[in-house]
Amino acid sequence: MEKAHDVLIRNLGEHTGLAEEDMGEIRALTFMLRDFAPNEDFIRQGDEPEHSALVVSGMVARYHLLGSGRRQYLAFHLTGDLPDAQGLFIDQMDHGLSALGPASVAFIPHRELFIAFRRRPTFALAVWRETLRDAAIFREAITNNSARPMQTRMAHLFCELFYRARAAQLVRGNRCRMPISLTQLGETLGMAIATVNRTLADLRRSGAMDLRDGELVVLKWRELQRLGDFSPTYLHLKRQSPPHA
Amino acid sequence: MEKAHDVLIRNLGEHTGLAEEDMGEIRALTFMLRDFAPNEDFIRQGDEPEHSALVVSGMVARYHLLGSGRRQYLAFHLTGDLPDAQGLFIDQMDHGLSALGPASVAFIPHRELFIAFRRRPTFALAVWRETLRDAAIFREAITNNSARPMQTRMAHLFCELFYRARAAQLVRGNRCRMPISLTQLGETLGMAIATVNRTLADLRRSGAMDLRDGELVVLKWRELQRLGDFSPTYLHLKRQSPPHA
DNA sequence: CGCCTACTTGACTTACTTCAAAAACAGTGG
DNA sequence: CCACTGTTTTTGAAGTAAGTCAAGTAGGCG
Repeated sequence: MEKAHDVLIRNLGEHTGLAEEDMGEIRALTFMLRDFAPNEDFIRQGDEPEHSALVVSGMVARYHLLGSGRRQYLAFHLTGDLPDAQGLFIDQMDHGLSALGPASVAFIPHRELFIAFRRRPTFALAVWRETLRDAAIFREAITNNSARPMQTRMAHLFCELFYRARAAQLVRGNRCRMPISLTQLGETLGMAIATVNRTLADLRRSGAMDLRDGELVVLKWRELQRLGDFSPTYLHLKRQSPPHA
Repeated sequence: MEKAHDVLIRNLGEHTGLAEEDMGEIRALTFMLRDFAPNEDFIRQGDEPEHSALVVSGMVARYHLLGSGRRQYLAFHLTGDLPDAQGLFIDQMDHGLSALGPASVAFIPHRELFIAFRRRPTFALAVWRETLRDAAIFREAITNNSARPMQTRMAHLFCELFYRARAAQLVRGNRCRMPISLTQLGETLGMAIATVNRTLADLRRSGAMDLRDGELVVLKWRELQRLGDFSPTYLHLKRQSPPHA
């Protein structure tokens, strides 16, 4: 299946200029495709994976499990993302990965990746950059969850996801798939589920966005961006035109 | 000055086996040493640095500045850390760096690093790993600030800093330098300064630790670790004996 | 000594959590 | 097609932890 390789090339190309040779190297990689049901775990805290995952379709989440049993979501990943690239160099997983909605994920043997890195250092640098962008997103999440009021916090999350979805060409018109429950939203943003619901209701009432049937609809991008104190520089993507009004 | 190069070798050696050739390559790098006063900024949000910083002594902080003017600290760095390694591949800084107490920092030209990477790929991998460990620390901070109650949150931060200080051989007996104000603690943990003070008072009263005169004293490590729900696996350091009782 | 900053403490307020129950919805099997 | 079950969402009411505000103390420095 050619498409799986291309989503990776598209995503890395978002921040790194890839030569034809790099793309060839990527296309030669072995991809083992697997489909997952909503909320199915596929890498657990403590695992020592031998493969890197690539999101081919759907959404994938990374999360911590706490002593108290609470779950904390750390990041969400879209088509083209390598949600556990760090597994290449960090032996033991300090967090787990699961599918959010239904998702299909390609697994690439570390061994093959190392060989490809040796042959095409630019490819290695692209993946390195990818892990650095990841870290920038984590930093923003620290700030979001620590320093912003609830409404801003939630708006910011939706801004980020919508913006990234657009870059991944997953936005049609003004909407994209977003199969996330209120509980999960709470475990992402650090708020109680009742607050999640009320805050979301406020955002809907503002007319800037809606979240319904597992779909995010952005009605007034500029307004949502304002509400979320969102500025996309930290995503370090090639400039793209802002999402309409 | 030989010492500056050695702290980097020591730190990278904490997670990556370096060959003599790697060390030689590191020792050949140009280090421009600069001293900073407490709270002095040395890289700002928006900068496009041409050098990588290495903490030679003292503590260095990374922070976001928000639209509201609020400051959010993201991470603290100790002797041997490369607090802006990501600047090698991400052009524009999405956060700033400042000295916490008095600190001395070595600046290494990106150009030289790239050349060294080319010559000794293991060195590049060591730095890559370093950025990945960084990301693991960010992830933990998301969880800490989002999912843990105030007291646990604060205890966890001190556990992490003490543990890392020990790895960096900055702990003498049961204490290490920690030149951080209550305001900064609040801007790290996402709490109001009054709460910081009261929470810290609770921790002192527990007898597990103290913070005084810019020094962290750990009196009962196991107890502090319990209070902070702290488990050091996410730091991905070589196993070290736990800090005494 | 006096000024400035950092820390401490108290009283008040409020935003968020918790608890509880109802309503909407999705899936299953008759 | 509809009843039955379980899950997710919605709403309300009550309690509380943490924020805000304000004042006072202590420490560091010219």
